[in-house]
Amino acid sequence: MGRRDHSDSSSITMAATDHIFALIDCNNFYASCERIFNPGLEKKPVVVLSNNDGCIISRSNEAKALGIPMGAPLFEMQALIKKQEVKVLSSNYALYGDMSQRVMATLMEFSPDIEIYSIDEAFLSLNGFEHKNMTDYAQTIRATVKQRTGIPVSIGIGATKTLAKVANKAAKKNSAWQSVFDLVNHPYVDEVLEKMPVENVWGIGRSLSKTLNRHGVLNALQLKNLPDTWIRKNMTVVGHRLAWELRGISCLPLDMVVPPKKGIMCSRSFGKPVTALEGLKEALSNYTTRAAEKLRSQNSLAGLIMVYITTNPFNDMPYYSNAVTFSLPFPSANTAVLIRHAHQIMEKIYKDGYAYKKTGVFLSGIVPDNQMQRDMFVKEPDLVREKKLLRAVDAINYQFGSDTIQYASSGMIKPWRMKQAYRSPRFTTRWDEILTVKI
DNA sequence: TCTGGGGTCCTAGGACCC
DNA sequence: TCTGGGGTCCTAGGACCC
Repeated sequence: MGRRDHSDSSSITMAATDHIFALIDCNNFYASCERIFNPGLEKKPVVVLSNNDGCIISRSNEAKALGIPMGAPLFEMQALIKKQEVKVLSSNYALYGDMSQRVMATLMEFSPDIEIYSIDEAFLSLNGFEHKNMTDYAQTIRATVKQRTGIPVSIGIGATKTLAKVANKAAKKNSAWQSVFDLVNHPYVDEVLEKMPVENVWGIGRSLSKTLNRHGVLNALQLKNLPDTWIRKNMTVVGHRLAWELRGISCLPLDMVVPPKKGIMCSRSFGKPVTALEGLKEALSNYTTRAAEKLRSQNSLAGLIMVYITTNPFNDMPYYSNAVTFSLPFPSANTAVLIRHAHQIMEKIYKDGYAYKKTGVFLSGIVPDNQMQRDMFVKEPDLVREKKLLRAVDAINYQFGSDTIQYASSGMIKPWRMKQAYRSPRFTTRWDEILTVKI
């Protein structure tokens, strides 16, 4: 997300001048959001689960201290959770999305140049603020976010985005720094890099760290000092950029405008397996509706639609998965059209006799909805009317809650719906679930 | 018997991120 | 019993063209 699209992918574009980047990162974001509305969670181990209550995807510091790993399946942790009285919550994305917007709105007051990198992270450019004490300024940002939203953040400052990431990790690690670390005005950058394991560097994943370790590269400083030729050969242009960033040469600019998505995915695991074609089509209708909404919200049309189904890959039942892509006669953002094609694909890939765990739809071949390719051999629908209708439906669903108006093929009972046994109320986005205070 | 080479476009798959 | 979802970028290799 948020990466620059280099026209020549094998080249490295360097920044002309010195930069100051700050990376602001919400601490244990989902767990922190839950705490704000439920003070009973304060100082207690808290974990938030993935969709369908499958894995642990956010942990409070207390939960981390108990040794609960990121991404652990819930059932593997049940004994520990019970013994240590860990508080467990299903994920509540309506709440997290809304809290994220509040945090980002606050950050924007501290610099006009901001890149919202993910739901819980943003880069700020602090160019032009050189006259200020960076650490003090960052502490002010931190205090303001905390006061307005209740969310604790950590801030790392560096000459490149990658160094700001390094600084952010350092800020979290050493409590003496009070969640702020400035690597621009730090005399011993190399010492900090030397203490950072290479697998913790932004952009170094499992595979690359294995290769690097094999060549004796264990920390970020060693990576920084590798010969360019070796890096280019073994780590492609991505690794090359990364090493330069560690050397303080900015190659990853701040992306302030959000480019439209090139692909839109919507998929969910089922609460319980689905065997019948009708159930799969019903779930698929719902997911296609969501995907089409996302498509319209960025004023795009999709030219390709892919549908896939899969059984559970983890158990030893007979496994089956399949996916088929279909090229639409002309690009569309019309939910009804997309559902019709999605269903046709589903009928093709469905095989009787399997217990399906998941289905999903992926829309790609994205084009802006105002410069659609005209195909003179295909009869076009009345696009203006269609757009008006869809906008009206979107507006109603936005105001009164999604699925206020829904397609009949989406079903009413939805027995396949994902598990959310521990979900907190949508405090900030639903009037009927707003927080009440008893006096 | 001899059997080119270079360019572009597209796709699948891998790797990474949060 | 129980294992998330949604993105981006890069490269290699095949198809196709001249």
